[in-house]
Amino acid sequence: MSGTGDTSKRNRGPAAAAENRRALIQAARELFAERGFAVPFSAIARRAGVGQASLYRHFPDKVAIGIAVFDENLALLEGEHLRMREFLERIADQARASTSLLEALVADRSGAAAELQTRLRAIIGGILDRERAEGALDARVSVDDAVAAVSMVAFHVAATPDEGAAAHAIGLIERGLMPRP
Amino acid sequence: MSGTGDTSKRNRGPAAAAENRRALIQAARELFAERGFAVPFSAIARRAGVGQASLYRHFPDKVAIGIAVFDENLALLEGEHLRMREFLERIADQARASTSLLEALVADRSGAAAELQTRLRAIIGGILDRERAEGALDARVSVDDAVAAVSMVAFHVAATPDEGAAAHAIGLIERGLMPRP
Amino acid sequence: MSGTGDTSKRNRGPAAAAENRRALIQAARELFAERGFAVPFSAIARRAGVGQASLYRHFPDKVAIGIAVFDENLALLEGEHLRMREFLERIADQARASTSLLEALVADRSGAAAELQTRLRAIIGGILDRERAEGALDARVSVDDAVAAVSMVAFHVAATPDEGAAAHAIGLIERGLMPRP
Amino acid sequence: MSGTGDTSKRNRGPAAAAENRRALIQAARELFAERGFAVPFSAIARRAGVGQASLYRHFPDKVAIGIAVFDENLALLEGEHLRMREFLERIADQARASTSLLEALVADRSGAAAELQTRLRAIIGGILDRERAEGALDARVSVDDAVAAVSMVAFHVAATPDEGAAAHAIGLIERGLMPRP
DNA sequence: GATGAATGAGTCTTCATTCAT
DNA sequence: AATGAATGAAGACTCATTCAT
Repeated sequence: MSGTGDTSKRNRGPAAAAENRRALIQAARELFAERGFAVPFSAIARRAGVGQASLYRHFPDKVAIGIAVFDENLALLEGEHLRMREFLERIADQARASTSLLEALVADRSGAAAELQTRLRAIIGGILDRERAEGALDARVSVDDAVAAVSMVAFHVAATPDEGAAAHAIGLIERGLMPRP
Repeated sequence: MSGTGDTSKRNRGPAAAAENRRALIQAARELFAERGFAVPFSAIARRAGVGQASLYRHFPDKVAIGIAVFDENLALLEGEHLRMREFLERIADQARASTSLLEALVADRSGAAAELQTRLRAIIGGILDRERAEGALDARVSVDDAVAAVSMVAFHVAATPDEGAAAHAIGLIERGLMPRP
Repeated sequence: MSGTGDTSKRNRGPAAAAENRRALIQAARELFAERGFAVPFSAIARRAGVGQASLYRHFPDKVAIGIAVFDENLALLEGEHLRMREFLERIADQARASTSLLEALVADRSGAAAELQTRLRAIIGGILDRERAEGALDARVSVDDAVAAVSMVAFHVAATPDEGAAAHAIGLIERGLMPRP
Repeated sequence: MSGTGDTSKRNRGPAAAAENRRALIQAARELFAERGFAVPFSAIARRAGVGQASLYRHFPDKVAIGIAVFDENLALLEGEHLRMREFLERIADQARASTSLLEALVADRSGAAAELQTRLRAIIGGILDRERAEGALDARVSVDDAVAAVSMVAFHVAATPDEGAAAHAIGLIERGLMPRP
């Protein structure tokens, strides 16, 4: 104890705050992907190279940081004007990469997830508007339909290791099971 | 005290084995429904009124007993000759009732789940045959499609507390999103 | 791991239960005396040479084990037919030896302490009866008075390191502050 | 933003020191009363609206600030010329209001408490002188007796939730248990 | 001199798993 | 073959204390 040289993590003061937050989210993203949502919360602090208590200061629990990661994902989608199909593919990619975020969303009881749902809905609404204008979607498809479709694809892909699961599911969503009259 | 008659849970010989097994599965079904797949494994033994070690004798871990519960569910479906729509509704009911079984399936690494998949596939195959004969399904719908549909509905319902989620999802699966030509 | 010789604490089976309980109470008695009621709960298990979880099985928390120690103390007093003065001296001895038990009693919210109070009251009642028969106590002294006196002596002694605190306090209780008419 | 005027808690120079000290003591008083002596030290800073480090500058630890609160209490008693009975009642009131101060006194190892004891002793000495002059106290009652009486009443009241505990204990102290000859 | 975030050691608590009976 | 207590290794969470700004 009372060592001399001291290796790395001396208190860098409040300046580290923003940086720590970023490091924590990044660590969480990696760990959720590698080991699932069940990783010890403390592992995130360790991976981020941040003190246990700082983790708690920034995020009260695993769900909170899961939502933060998801939030970043969503931000990536918000800028772009994707088509429905592309959007579903992106969602599927994200779901495959971090299955556990969906668990975080489902587990959330804080209302933070609700805000994300709203943003997701807004993105989807925009897409629908554009597609409808082109007649690329059945006119009867509502935003609720599309949101449900996104959820179905995401959870299915997250649960199915199979490579082609996404394409398969997306195709199905587009076509439906009933015969064309 | 240490007489012969004995009260209740003293060693009742092999006869108890089958009975214990049933009690354990029932307890697991209840606890998964009530408290999710994260219930302590030991809680299942307690609820079943059975010793810890007996639980381990019958099931090596939580995934194993989860699969056993799912197996029972599947057996309930095998006898009946359901239509696709009814089948999806039944699956949705089961998913809503015990979300955690899906977690068990996803978590399984023992291959036990694979056998269940096969049986599920067989059931679905039978349904498809019957429906196709009547022209009630698009001829291009494969068994893989239908299996994917089942998965999508199940996971979506499990993740969505909303009451109408099942009906919505099933309707969507039937119609698809694309416009009818 | 999977060591050979193995040092000491192999699982000795349920036979160890009673023995463990006794060891835990003894360890608690020592540690409360040495380090106060604030000792880590886990230290008790360590000192007793008992697994963490066994401690929790026997006693849900520190208060519970504190009460168990106090219970033993009380049992020591129940057998004997002491005079009030001797009784107060014994109480003072116990309070000095394990100040923290009083903290446990005060902290208790489980009702277990209430039962101890009742027993304490019974002991005190018996003493009063005997002393009154001899005219050694003011006839107007009620059981409530005597219980309060015991409490006052105990807490005062527990809080006062001074050697003669007990004798002083007991004398005061006997005489009162007011002048004899 | 980083202008001159500044909003509220920016460095206000040494003037703030005294003010901070007062706010800290007040916060400590409240928190000890509300949550006991076990409140996190840092909670005091938070409640006072003061930085952690300022708390440490003023008081090295919880005991120190506890003693400061007690010191204020004592000052309230020093001005007045109370009778013994009134004094005991005031002490009982204070003990009931902030049980934890007694814990602080007991826990003190810094000698600060000793100074308070001295002051307390002086107050009590004054009271005794006045009462003795009137013959209201047994002539044999020493200052030590009275100090012990105060301690007994205070600790008993602090430990006993019961409403009438103080009156009961004070009465007992005045009368004693022994029969009047 | 004040601020408030960072640190990491220390506790509490629970759980999967084993074992004597 | 069943029972239920024992074990100890994790993991969650909090707190006293330090430090850059």
